Amino acid sequence: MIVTTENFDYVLDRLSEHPELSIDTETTGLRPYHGDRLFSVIISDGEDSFYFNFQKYDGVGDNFVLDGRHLEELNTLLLSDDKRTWRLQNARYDMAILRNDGCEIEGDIHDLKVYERILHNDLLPGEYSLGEMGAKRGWPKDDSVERYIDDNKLWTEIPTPTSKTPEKRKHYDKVPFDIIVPYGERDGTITYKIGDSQLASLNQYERGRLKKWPSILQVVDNEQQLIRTVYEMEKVGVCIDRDFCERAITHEQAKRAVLEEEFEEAAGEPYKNSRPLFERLFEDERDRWIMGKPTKKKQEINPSFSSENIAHFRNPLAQVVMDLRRTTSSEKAYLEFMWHSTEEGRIHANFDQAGTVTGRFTSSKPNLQNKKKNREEGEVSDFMVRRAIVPSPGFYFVMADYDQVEYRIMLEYAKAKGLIERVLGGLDVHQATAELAGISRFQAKTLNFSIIYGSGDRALAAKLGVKVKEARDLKKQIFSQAPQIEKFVDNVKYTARNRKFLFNWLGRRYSFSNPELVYKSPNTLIQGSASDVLKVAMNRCHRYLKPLKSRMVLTIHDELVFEIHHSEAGIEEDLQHIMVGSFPSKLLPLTVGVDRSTISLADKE
DNA sequence: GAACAACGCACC
DNA sequence: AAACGGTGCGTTGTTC
Repeated sequence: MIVTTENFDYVLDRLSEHPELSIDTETTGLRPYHGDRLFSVIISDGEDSFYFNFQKYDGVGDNFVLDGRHLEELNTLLLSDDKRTWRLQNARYDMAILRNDGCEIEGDIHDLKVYERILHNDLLPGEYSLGEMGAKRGWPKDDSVERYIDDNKLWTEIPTPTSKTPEKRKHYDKVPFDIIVPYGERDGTITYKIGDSQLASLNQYERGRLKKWPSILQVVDNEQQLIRTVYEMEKVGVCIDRDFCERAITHEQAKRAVLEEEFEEAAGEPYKNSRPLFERLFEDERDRWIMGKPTKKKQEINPSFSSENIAHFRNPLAQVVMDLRRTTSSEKAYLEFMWHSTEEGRIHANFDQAGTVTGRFTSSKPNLQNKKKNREEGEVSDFMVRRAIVPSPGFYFVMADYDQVEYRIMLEYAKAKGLIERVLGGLDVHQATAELAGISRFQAKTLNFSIIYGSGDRALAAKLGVKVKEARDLKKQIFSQAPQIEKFVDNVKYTARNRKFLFNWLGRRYSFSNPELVYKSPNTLIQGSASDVLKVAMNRCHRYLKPLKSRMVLTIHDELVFEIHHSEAGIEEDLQHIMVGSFPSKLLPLTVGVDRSTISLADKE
C-alpha cells in the first residue's frame, strides 16, 4: 500500500512491531557516491508492502508525497531496534543511498545475495539477482519498469573515457507513479519471502548436519558482520592523486601516438587489436604460431596472439603490438581512476563479498584488485598505476599480506610433516619443496601452483618447458618425498566426487554435482579456505580499528591495505597479529608480511 | 543493432 | 585419460 501523510504514523507504528522487515529503495541512478538519491523507500513485513514516496508526480495528490520530516521519522524506525533483522538485496548499495539522506540502519543485515551464496553456492553469476532468486522459487520476474524504461527511452547514453561503448543511465525516477509503485511493492514482498525461504534452507542444513561437519552458521555469522565491515571500507574509499593521473595519461598517450604511427607505417593500415589483422600480418611465420584450445561453441582452434606467444616472432611489429597493448592498458587504468573518482578525489569501488564461488571478493567500478604492480626490475617507468592511489592526508599506508597463504593452508590440511618442518625452519614453501625433492626452486614453484590449480601434466609440462613425461616424473618425485600432499589431493577429489560437496575449515559449503568439475575441488577448497581466513581477519581488524582513526581501505585476496593515522603509528603490529590469529592452525601457523608506504601528498608539502 | 562469444591482460 | 583455479573489463567479430 502507498503510505500517505495521513496514514504515515499508523504505518510506522505497525512496522515497529515486527522483528523482521525487508527494505528497498528506488533511486535516481545506480551511483550512490556520485550524487544519486532515493525517491522512495519500500518496507515489507511479510503481509504488506509499504511504499514511502518522496517525489512529486504530475497528477498525484500532495498527500502521496512525503517530505524530509517523514524521512527523519522513518529513520527512527531504521535505528530503533538493534535486534531487528533487515532483509535487503545488495544491502551496501541501499545503505549508501540511505546515508545520502541521513539514514542509517541498525540491527542485523540479511543480504539475500550473501545468503544465497552461502546456501546454494552453485548458481551461475547472473542468478543471484532478486528477479532470478524469486523466479527460482516460483515468483515470476516483474520487468514492467525495465520495459517501460526501454519502450519510452528513459535513459541517457553517457560517453566514458575508457570505453567505446557509452554508459546507459536509466532514469527510474521518470517512471510513472502507477507503474513504479506496484513494482516496488512487489519487489519488497519478494525480498521478504526470499528471506523466509533462505532461513528455512538454513534450518534444514543445520538439522541434517552431522556432528563432524563444520557448521555453516559460522559462515553466516562472519558474512553478516562483513557486510558492515565492507560498508565502512567502501565509505572511506581511497584517495586518488588526480594530478599524477593526468600527467600519466599525457605520457601514455604520447607513447601510444608514436607506436601507432610506427605500426601503420610498417603494416600499411591502422592498428587494431584484431585476430584477422594479426593473421595477415604474421602470415609468413605461421611456424611460430601457438595454437589455442578448441572454443566452446564451435570446435575451432585459433592461433593465440597473446604477448607471451608473439614475443618469439621474428617480425619486429610483434614488439610494437606488445608495447601498444601495454600502453593502452595503462592509459585506461588512469582514465578509469579519473572517471570513477569523486569531486573530493576519492574512489569508492564496489567490493562484492558474494561475487565468487570460492568465497573471494570481486571488485568493480573500478576493479582495484587487478592494478599493475610493476615488480620486475627494468620495468620501472616514470608512471606506475598503483602510485595513483595515495594515502589520505594524515595517514600512511600499511599493506599486510599473508605469505603464500594457499600453499601453507594446503600443508596444514595435508599434515605434510617433512615440508612443514622445513617451512618452520625458515624456508619459504617453494624452497622447501625444492630441497625436499631435490629440484630447482623454479620447478618447485611451478609444480606447487599446478597442484593448487589442479592442472594436468600437459599444462605443467608447457609451463616448465619440458616434455609431458618429464613433468610427470617430476611430480612423482615430489609426491614420493611428500606423500601426504598426493593423499590430500586424492582425498579431496574422492569426497567431492562421491559425497558431492565439501566444507572448508570455517564451514563454507562447495557443491560438486558435476563430476567433470571435480578436478577443481582441491583448488576450490584451498582458495576458499584462504578467502575465509581473510574475511575473518577483516572483521576482527575492523572491530579493533573501531575506536581509532586508522581504517581498512582495500582487500586483495591475501592482502589488506590500511590507512594508519600518524597519531596511531605502530598499530600495524596489532593488525598483523590479528591476521595471523584468524586461521586456527595446529601445525603450521600463517605468517603476515607488513609493508609501510609513502606518506600522503598533502603531508609532503 | 543488440547480444553473445572469444580473446587478451591485469591481479591473487 | 585428462582437465591450470578465481576474478573484471576492454575490443573485435559473429550471430540473432
